[in-house]
Amino acid sequence: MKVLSKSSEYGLRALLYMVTRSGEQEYVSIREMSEELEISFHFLTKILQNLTQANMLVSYRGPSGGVAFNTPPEDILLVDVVRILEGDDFFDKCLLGLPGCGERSPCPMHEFWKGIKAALKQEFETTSLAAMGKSIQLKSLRLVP
Amino acid sequence: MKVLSKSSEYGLRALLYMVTRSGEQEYVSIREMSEELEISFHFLTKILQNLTQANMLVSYRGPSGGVAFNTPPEDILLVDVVRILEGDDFFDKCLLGLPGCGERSPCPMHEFWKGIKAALKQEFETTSLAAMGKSIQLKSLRLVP
DNA sequence: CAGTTTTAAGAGTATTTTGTCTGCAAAGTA
DNA sequence: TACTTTGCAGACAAAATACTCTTAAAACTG
Ligand code: SF4
Ligand code: SF4
Repeated sequence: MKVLSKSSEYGLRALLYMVTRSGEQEYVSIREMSEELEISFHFLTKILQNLTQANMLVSYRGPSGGVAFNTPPEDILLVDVVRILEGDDFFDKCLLGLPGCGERSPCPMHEFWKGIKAALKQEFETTSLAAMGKSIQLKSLRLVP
Repeated sequence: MKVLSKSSEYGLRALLYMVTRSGEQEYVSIREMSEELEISFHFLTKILQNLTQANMLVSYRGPSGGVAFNTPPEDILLVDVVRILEGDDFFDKCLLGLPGCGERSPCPMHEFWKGIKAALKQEFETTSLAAMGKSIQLKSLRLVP
């Protein structure tokens, strides 16, 4: 049951890492994140480049460079992240993989699957990175293997 | 958001097809299914072989051969199918892909994700192939693109 | 300016998933 | 028995995903 691609998993973990350490609004080094989170540096770089090109992050080169949030993490919802990294149709997928699905001639799973998708979407649309970051700090939840 | 692999999608569609046409307990030809459901014949063959080796189906060769249910579809739950085709740890996967997850040191998503997983598991554990097949016949739901 | 640090960009590789092909074995038909 | 129909098995190939490497460009340091 793979819901998120590795890109999304890594991207989310990196963003949450940024939230927890952004007392200052400094740029966070990609190298540092890749080491702390045990993610391949080059792969993480590419993922964060996607987020930068989508204007979720801004980047800065040279010593003490890195990436930073373009908008405050209070305003970034999980759905925004997965929409960028997984595509706009992330929540439109079907359990049985039938194309052109819909209410008119739904497959047997439809009623149940609709509910699950709605719950997932609802959660992603109402949870901000900042809220998750706060949860991390409060309960000392983990982000690293 | 890919929950099921193609193998599971195809396997489930084939099994549901078998349910809907098993007024008689005849063997259903794999070739026929692959054509009706528009699934690659060889690929579907391999998937059904997995189900046969797991004793969910029995097969018979030669003219008018094919596959049939080993136990009545009333007794086959969706969870049985995905456990065979996706592995036993299907419902143990984690949203952020962190290994060794658990209640003791959960990641930020844990509380929410636990609920979604439970709902999905619950549904898969209580829905039989026969029940879904009945739903297909009653509401003339579709199984084919 | 020369040299270092860091992200950007894109080509290249590895692994997994998905799908194809070929030959064989079992069962039926004549 | 010879021949056809079907599933079985495993090698093979294509596509998608995941990851790596190299070169460049921007920013800083002295
Ligand atoms: S009817 Fe529902 S479950 Fe079936 S393919 Fe469409 S969206 Fe998916
Ligand atoms: S704590 Fe929960 S969400 Fe996090 S890795 Fe473990 S099971 Fe997954």
